[in-house]
Amino acid sequence: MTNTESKTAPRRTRQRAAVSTVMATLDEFRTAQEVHAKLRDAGDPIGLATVYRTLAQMAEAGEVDCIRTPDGQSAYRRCSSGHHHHLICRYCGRAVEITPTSFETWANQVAAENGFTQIDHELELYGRCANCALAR
Amino acid sequence: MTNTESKTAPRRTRQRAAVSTVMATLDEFRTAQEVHAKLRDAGDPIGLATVYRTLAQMAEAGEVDCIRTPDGQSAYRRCSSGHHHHLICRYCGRAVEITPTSFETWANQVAAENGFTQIDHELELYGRCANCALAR
DNA sequence: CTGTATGCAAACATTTTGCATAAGC
DNA sequence: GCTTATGCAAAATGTTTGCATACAG
Repeated sequence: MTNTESKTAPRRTRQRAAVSTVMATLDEFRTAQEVHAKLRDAGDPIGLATVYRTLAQMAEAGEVDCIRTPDGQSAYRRCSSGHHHHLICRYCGRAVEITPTSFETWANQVAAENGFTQIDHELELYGRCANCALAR
Repeated sequence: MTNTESKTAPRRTRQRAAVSTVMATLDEFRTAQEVHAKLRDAGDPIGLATVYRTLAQMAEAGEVDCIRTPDGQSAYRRCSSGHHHHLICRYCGRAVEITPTSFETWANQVAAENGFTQIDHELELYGRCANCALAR
């Protein structure tokens, strides 16, 4: 109360820890449903809604990345570090993490030219990966 | 049975023409729902399902590109268009149109490094415009 | 006339939300 | 004990599908 800006750290619960652990061990993007199934299989009872809520919060907190699979599901993967973007294959959905170096520079320059500050951006690249190029 | 590979051209219907026309005039990605609303507003009665079906077919035929929006909707845009991007003020919503020149180069280079072809991108810049910087 | 495209509504799949209960702090 | 997190199920979304009808070829 009183303070609109106060942010309390999420409570340490078994479920949250479980999701964190699973995400920490995964290198690939996984949907909320897959994470949920994995936890259930591991004998870790958890509600689907809780997985959704937890993953959304982790994404908000920048602990995991969130993309959309070609068939419209949300997929999450732990963040390697800092701010980055993805190069996504529109055929198989494979995503490559890319580090925007020159891009950040370009963005800031364009912003400055237009008198903008506090720049943030949303960027995704879509294309056809080498594998899918062969398949066709 | 005849030919498994035979593909009949879709019939010329008012609805299909309408969707085609709308897509031809748009430079930005639009969701099926937006396209549907736009047609309805233009006094062109069409069913939502038809819009979905038509856009899916157009995407299949390579007439439009399909991506997923961050909130999970399918968005379509006609292929290869001289599109542009926006620099959007998150306070007042003012949008400045920007032309990605060096950015395109950068994107293509990154893509090539990762073995990707047929590159397309989704980019929006958000910030605080000069006006809103003063106001605060 | 024959068969495909449409419209509507119901079916679907995924994600979100309301509310009572359990648990952290 | 006061509050937040959880679980369940219902609701909300966005999309697809079944089927009768309209219409292009």
